[in-house]
Amino acid sequence: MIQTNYSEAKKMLVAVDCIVFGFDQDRKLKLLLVNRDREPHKGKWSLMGGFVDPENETEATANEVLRKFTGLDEIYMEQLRAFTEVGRDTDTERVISIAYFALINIAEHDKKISKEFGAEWFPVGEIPPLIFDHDVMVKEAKRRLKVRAMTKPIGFKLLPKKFTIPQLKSLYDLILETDLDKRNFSRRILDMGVLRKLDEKEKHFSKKGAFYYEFDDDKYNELLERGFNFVIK
Amino acid sequence: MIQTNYSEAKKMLVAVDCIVFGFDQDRKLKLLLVNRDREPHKGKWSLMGGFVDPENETEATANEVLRKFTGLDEIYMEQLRAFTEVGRDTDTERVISIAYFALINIAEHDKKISKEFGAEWFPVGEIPPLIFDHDVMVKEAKRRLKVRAMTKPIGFKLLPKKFTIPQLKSLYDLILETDLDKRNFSRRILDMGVLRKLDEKEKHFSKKGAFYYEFDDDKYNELLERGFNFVIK
DNA sequence: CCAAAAGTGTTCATCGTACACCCATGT
DNA sequence: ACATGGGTGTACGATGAACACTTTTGG
Repeated sequence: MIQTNYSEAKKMLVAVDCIVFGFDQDRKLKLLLVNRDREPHKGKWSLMGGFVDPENETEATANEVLRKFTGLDEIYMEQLRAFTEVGRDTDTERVISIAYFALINIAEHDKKISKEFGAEWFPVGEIPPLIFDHDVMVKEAKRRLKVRAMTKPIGFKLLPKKFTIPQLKSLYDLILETDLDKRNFSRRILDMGVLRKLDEKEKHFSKKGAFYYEFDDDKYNELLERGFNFVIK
Repeated sequence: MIQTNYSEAKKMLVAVDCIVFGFDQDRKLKLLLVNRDREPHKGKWSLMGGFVDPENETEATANEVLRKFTGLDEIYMEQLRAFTEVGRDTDTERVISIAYFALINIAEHDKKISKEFGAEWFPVGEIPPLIFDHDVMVKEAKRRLKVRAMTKPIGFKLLPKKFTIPQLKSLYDLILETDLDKRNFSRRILDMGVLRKLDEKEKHFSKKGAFYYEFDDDKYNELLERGFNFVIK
């Protein structure tokens, strides 16, 4: 029988967990994990998370979690979904978790990541076993990232303000798990007209150097209003 | 400060709400709402929902809610997301709600819908104001339905086993809020090879009558394995 | 016989895809 | 000088979009 009565309904714990993606200087797509400093599963790898206080917003809680482990504010974040299975957490407590997936730009912020909490970047292909249902969360987050990257310009959230086309292509290859044709890729992205070319070149990764570009938010929003759709595949 | 301690974390109420879509004999896309029989907001329209007991799965709870109001089991359902805003429910209690969106086939099951609970179908264009944040849920569910309908054959969940092409096109027009070209539409869908044509005709809606078709799950799954993608736009 | 909905093909433009060579430079 | 990654153009096939007339039959 369904309970619809406030006074008779029973409460439970609510947590948030954050699936944090980053993109390297070495052009690797990575996931940020923490080494648990408490039981249960002390010493194992896990997503970063924490309990939601009834007085706080879940988004605010997720943001706090991110700040605690990365020192960063204003990170791109969206809710994945609620993970609710009975017994997904400890055996003794019912804990539902609301998973958020977040994109951060390692290049500009790497320094800030709090080593003190055992946070560490893992290439998405080399993720260790995680506690609870965190592997499911990661799997779903990877799928979501793929879908989003194909239809919204969120790839740029993972890149520094200035980036090169080859860098962007590597990122898309990793997210989409393909190997796009570089000629077709750069034509498509440049033809959209949402990138601004700079005079400056990136000279660390290659000898010839590659031109820097910036994402042009104003142009993008202008195009959006005219019914433009960002699509990469 | 983030709470990571089980014994110090505070609990809250967790509910489910169901956004139920149906498709009429009259080719109208509809939403199933209930008239609240209790405070707060007694007498107003709302999604159907209920509290989750810590011992029950949220999916099971959502299924029970659906059974209670429709008499139906085995309904297509997927989680939309968690709605968590502080104050989204009553002022006094923190209640987070996990929203599920469900597709049911009115044609075959209409009789079963429990009138006794005040459940009623509303055309998606004529939805009354809803309590709490239920309108947001509906809005997001409509968007989700659109996305899903474009890329997965879930439209068929809304139709009886036997349906006609014009019926299917009406459904897609309503979901996608377009007016597709009927020649292009039927070619696209028939060329996929996932519909089985029957000898029988539907004779109520038009004088000429339209041939019935059935969705061929086996064929669809076979195609899926060969890398086929269902796409309608 | 007429109104209302079903059914059916072709053409054209666009877009996606495949593909290979030269360039710049640090070592 | 050579190795490494950056940059660029073309041709072809596939796909999507536009478009109008005939058929059936209940009333």
